[in-house]
Amino acid sequence: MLRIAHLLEAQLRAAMERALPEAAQPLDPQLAPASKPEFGDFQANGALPLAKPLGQPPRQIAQAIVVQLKADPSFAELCLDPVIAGPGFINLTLRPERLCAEVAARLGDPRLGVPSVASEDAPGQRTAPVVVDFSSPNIAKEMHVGHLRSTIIGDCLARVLEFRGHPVLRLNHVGDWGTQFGMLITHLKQVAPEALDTADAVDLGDLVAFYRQAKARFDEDDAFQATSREEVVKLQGGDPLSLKAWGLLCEQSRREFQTIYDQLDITLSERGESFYNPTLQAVVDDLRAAGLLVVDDGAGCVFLEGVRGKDGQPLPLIVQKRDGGFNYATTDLAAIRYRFAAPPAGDGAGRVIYVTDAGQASHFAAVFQVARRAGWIPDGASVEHVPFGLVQGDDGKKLKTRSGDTVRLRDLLDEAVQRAEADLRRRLAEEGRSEDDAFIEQVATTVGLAAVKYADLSTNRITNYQFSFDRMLALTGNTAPYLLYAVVRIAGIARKGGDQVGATSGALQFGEPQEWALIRELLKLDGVIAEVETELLPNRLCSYLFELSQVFNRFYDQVPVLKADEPARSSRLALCRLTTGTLKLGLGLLGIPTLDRM
RNA sequence: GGGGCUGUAGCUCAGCCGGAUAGAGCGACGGUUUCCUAAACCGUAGGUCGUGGGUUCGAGUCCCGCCAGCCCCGCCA
Repeated sequence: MLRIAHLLEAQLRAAMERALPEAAQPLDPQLAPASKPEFGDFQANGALPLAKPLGQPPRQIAQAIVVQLKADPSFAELCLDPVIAGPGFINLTLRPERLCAEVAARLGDPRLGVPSVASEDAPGQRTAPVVVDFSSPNIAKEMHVGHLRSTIIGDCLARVLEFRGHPVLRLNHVGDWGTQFGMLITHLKQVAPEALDTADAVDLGDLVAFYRQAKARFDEDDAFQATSREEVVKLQGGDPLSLKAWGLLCEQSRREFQTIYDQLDITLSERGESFYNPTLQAVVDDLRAAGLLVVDDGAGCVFLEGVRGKDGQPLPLIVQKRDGGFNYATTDLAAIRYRFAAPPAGDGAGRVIYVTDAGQASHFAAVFQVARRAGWIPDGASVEHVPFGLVQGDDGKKLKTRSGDTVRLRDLLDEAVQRAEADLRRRLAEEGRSEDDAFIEQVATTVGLAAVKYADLSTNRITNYQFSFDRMLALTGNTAPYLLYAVVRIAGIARKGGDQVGATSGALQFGEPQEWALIRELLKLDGVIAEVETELLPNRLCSYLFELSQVFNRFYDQVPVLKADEPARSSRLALCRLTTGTLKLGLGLLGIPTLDRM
């Protein structure tokens, strides 16, 4: 429907120019989707703001525009007669045959009418890659609920961008470098030296415990702190023993992370902080050469523009610590520099997206500002922080286990699947159905993981997100099970209707309002995807899929498909096919696979 | 102290470039099954959009003040 909207907008603008030659340019028709179904498909609000400058009543202006519109034969081909409503809105309704033609076109299009950038503006020309930086757990720690949102949201955004045809670099900026390793290695040397030269000498759970101990010592023991800092310097300087220990720890964590990514069907390229180590000094040197670096109290700083502290002094971004070491700001700057730099010395990215919690907003704002002033962000390129809120429990506080620990991601996912299985078994017993264990496991896994992903993606990411197994696994409402069930219903029709569902029928013919409602919903897909691509808000896609499921369920409930006579039967089957295609595509972009039965 | 985010129905949340009478879902209440999976559908009730100003033909949306909650603010990420 985007293509039609663009056509209409051009027609409207031309009509306005003809109707109102005395009006100031440029004229904006203010074309928008109709706010209610009874208003048609689109509304143009452009007459309203012209009332005052032109000194005419807005309805009169609208009338003049409508006269010109109706004189345009290409408009008349597209729409029924426009209707002026309210204070001066122009309501537009597409001709049914145009809607049918759109449906027919999509039935034969594997992309369902969503264009790919590869075929859009510059055919043949390679578009610059988009970097999506997400997940980013820390080595020697387990993935916990804090990584959930970044991982799920980042994967979804990457999928949408990939589907739109962008080359996407899914980068896992793991915490595999820096002070924490100094602490951990120093501590292990004293309490479990075998962990530093033997693979898997201690398991990850122990490593996590050691990490906690190391952190505690670091915070209160000055001598330990000093040794740890020396250890970091040795590591960053390439000391073989330190490097070996570091490699073992990383490998062990990596395998642990991978089981979670496999479970969630998430692809990531690991490129941790350590990758940028060789370029950190150059980053600082470049900043110095650019005249941005100021040594203050022994630390290398870049003072920020527009950010002031208590006493009105500019706040610094510290890029080199007093002891000569580098910190996360240095690494983040090195990453930006590399990602935008031309290949082979960089990624040549045109857009870089950071999916991290909202608490890091000021950090990224500072880093982006410094990178910009250093000239590392090319003209036309964009760097965006995609923030998200905290995961909270039912009590509205940060999600914790009953004993007050952070929730491990694997435990959380397992519990979702277990609850889905228990619910399924209960339902099967109630309905007297019997299914084998393989089916039950398959359904429970799909439903459980889908519920976790969908619950996260379906709320606006900026606000905090209240985690609730009961709500996300509910069979009704805006949940994954509700959407999956719509797909299952269509699969049921396909089973009963044989290969009819797959066949493209002849002329499509529709008459029922439920059919038209479904068609209008189906045709919104391309616009929704375009919106997610620019706004980076997966919940827009979720809302769309939920509304589509609702409209479909109404259709399913009120309009017979298999029992209908031709040509209604074939036309309705075609709608079912397009609906299931749209739902599967949309859910797929959320990282959610579908089922034929549940 | 400075900065950021949030505040919309009992609960969880949408609300796009400022547009028509502010929307869903859950929960509550009432209905629907000879029929493609009722994990569904239909209906009713429920609102001072935190608050006070301002801009505008028009404000949940933009600007300013205030209140509340959360988060960040020199060598952790």
